[in-house]
Amino acid sequence: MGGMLTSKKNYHHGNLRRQLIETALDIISEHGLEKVSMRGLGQRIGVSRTAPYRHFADKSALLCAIAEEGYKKLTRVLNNSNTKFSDDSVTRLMNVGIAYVEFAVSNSVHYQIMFGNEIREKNRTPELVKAAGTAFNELLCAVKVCQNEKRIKQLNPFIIANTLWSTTHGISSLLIDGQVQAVNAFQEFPALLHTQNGTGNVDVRQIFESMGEIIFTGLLE
Amino acid sequence: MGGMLTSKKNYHHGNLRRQLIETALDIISEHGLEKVSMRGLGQRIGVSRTAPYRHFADKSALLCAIAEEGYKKLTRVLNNSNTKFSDDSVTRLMNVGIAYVEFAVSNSVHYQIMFGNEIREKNRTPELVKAAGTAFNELLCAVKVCQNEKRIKQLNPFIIANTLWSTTHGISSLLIDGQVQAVNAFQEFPALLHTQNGTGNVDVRQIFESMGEIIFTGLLE
DNA sequence: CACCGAAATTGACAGTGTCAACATTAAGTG
DNA sequence: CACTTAATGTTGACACTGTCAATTTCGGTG
Repeated sequence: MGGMLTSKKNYHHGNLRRQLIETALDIISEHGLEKVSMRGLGQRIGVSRTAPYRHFADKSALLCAIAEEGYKKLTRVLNNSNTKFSDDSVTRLMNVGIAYVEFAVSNSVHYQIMFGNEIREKNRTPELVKAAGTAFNELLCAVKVCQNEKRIKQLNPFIIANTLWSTTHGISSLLIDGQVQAVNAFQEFPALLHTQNGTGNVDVRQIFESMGEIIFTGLLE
Repeated sequence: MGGMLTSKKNYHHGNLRRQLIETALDIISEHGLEKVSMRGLGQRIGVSRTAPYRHFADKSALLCAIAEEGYKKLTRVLNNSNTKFSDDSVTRLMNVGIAYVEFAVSNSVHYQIMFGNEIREKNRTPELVKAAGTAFNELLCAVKVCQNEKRIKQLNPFIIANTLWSTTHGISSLLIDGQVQAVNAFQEFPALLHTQNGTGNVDVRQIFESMGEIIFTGLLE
């Protein structure tokens, strides 16, 4: 009793950086990203308005840290689904895509920061750039393995990976729509999602299978 | 001489709404979206700080108006390339995709607002929602015509259209990267773009053709 | 114990969105 | 033409925000 954990009025917070990130995430999921402010964070945590600046150079750096965290988790998720569950390289590639979408949906707050345009290109921290590259590399590797086994076309693997990323990003935006305001500004799709199967729930499987069919076997009849 | 056009100190500006939109676009391409402010706009135009509020309920409404303008132009562009240049429905569908990307690249300032997440779902004006729906419908029609002619698979046309939209959006983000900070936060691709063909220029055609091949004939060998 | 550097604080400045109250004017009505 | 009215522009105010500079506090090291 009376140790660090229960002492209430330490001048030094001891864990502020961590709590800043988590409080920011809370505020985003409660009131939206636009309500996050450095001063507000300090106030809510019970620390002075400029204390956050001891841990993040500016607001952009805070968001970078959150995005970085997201990419690291995404890397783990993708790697996990790429190395387990199947010996077939094409199946693994599909699993990577599914894992990506699952990550986006169940980490929509992180996702919104990772792919929103609050963090400008120039402001990206080196750590963030590296973390994003590592995540992308996971997808790229899955593609290259398929190519080495001659299972998919021998096109530029970067372009293939980016095409796959674009569609998985698209479906992700679709599914999170309403939480994160989606990249997809068109309205027909969400409406479809909510009416198609008559239950009020999204028929995710149909979307998955249809998009997968297009990507793997082509749109042409 | 001395008419309306040369009078300098009219109390009524006469065309403020229009000039607000255009000045905002200027500021975005000069200094970035985050530098746009209601007060700053008034100041730069030479009008009081709150004058803009006579024309837009809030900042979000201004951005909605810009996005709406973008969708209307996009609709014209897509419709134009869907009704001309070919009698073959699949060719026309491809042309729509190409036109989309061309629009995105040559209207990157509008594009950034149309698909950025500054405008939150809840704040969308009805006019914007309608304009976005009309644009999407252009793509949807092109898909349905192909399906009626049994040229492409009979999957849910909404899902097909969205898959196509996702890839075109992906390639667009890629190409504008550096101007608009891209949805694609991964770094490998831009690097590739600048080195691949050895000239320092982007080999857009290779990307186009490869992505088209994947979409139309599938990824599988 | 004195000292140092990290962490936290207070004060300040310029900028923002937005509201309410007021001023000016173009436009339409008698 | 005079007179109302709605639209448009202005000024003042409030509560915020990011960010800096100068200052204080405190945990650990010599």
